[in-house]
Amino acid sequence: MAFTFSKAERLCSRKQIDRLYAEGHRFVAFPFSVQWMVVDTPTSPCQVMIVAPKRRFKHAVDRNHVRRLTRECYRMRKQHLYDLLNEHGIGIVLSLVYIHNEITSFEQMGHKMDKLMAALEKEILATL
RNA sequence: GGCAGGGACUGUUCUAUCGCCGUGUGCCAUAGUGCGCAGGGAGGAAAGUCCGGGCAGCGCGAGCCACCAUGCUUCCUAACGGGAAGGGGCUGUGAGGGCAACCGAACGGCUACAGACAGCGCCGCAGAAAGAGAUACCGCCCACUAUGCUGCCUCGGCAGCAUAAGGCAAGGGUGAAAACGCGAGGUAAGAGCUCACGUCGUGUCCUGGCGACAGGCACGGGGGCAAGCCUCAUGGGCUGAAAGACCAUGUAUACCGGCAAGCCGCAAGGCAGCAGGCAGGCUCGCUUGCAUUGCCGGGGGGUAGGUUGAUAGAGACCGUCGGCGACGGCGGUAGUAGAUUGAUGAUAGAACACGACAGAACCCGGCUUAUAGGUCCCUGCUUUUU
RNA sequence: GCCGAUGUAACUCAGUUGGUAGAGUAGCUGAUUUGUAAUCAGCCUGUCGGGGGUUCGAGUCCCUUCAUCGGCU
Repeated sequence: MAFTFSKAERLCSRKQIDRLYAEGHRFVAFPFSVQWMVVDTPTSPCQVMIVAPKRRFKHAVDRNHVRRLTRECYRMRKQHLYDLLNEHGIGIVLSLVYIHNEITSFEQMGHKMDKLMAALEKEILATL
């Protein structure tokens, strides 16, 4: 059981980001807009990027807060997704865009993240 | 004591667990985005990007025009449109002086405050007139010229009243502003027409002050607006770290460098043309180079990376000396965030005032704006006590 | 991070040298029509994004602030 969140688990390549937004599968699990796609040469089972739009949160402090909350929720719940991906021997890239206009609490976001993970795993299994 | 406003300082703390980014160090191992250990990790505004610099690139330097900015003085500063001290102006209370106009001690507040005697322009409506020593609506005056009436009367004049031409700008009226204000003289009535005082401006003048300026003396007659054009003085080249430098991978052709080819001369060199030429235009000087082709050499563009720029600085704190102060000199102390899709978080517990405004991205100095609570100071109002 | 532009009526926009803020669309009332649309006549709507300053007077000039939009790898 690893709760780490190292550089390899984050999506940094500009090229991959452009490809993800051009070709990735997209669905909404409120308060997030999720976009994901399967990649050939993964550095990690899943590379994720978290987005807090400037349009919805004017202050940098609020954007940082939303991003950190999201990251913590994802970090505590990612293991089940990793097991699934390793089982099928694939890797994905993933983008989480926060599309709510208000900041939610850590507890509420945890519930939302559970639902998001369930929906994501269901979609992955459906495409296989 | 309470309330409101303003200014200065401060800007939650501790423990555990799971994570993130650098630094040092040890182990495995000769590799790695590995595992340990130690220690560090957002602000007073990190913000707005409004100014000033450092730094880097663009062949260089000088000058003129254009453009932009600033604008009382002296000082501080690397520099500034910032700051300190001072001067002037406006203004509130207003001792007191003066017939009045007005001046004005003392205590406050505000102040982008060069030039309106270089020139141009504007001043709607209203008003006669908005800047030409112009003009006259109501009004004032009959001294001079003329006429009418009445009275006196030596029958030619005199006096009174009114009017025309004419004189005047005191008063009224308009307006934000009306051609200096006020008192006296003067006059037919009046007017800086004359005088005193006041106000404003000017001066190769005198005194004091580094200076802005103040106080005298002499002269003048004058509306306001320069955050309208403008004049004067001073300063400014432009572009910004997404600037720029380097490395590895890697290969078609752009690109760059060297050599050869205008004229004169044995040569040194000179002449002519073209181009680059502080990024708005022009001039001068210096400097570099030559269209095209051939040969030789280098390695650019594009793609995706890494290193650097890049964190020790006009720095902070303490003491002391100088200065009214901004600030400066000397001595000492501790030790410093550095990411690059972008690190400081989450959970649980404890304390209290129950945590405001708010998150570094090359670095500094200011300004402006936001700010809960706490401490101190100032101002106003109110209440209680003496 | 850097640079630039724009805020005026419910909407889209004008507003030269500072001098009573306008146009079109929309809305409302009336006329016309059996009724509606179209047409005609009339009416309504502004803290000129906010605050301060210059001026007798500011949408316009100056300072500051807020919001929105765009460009640069």
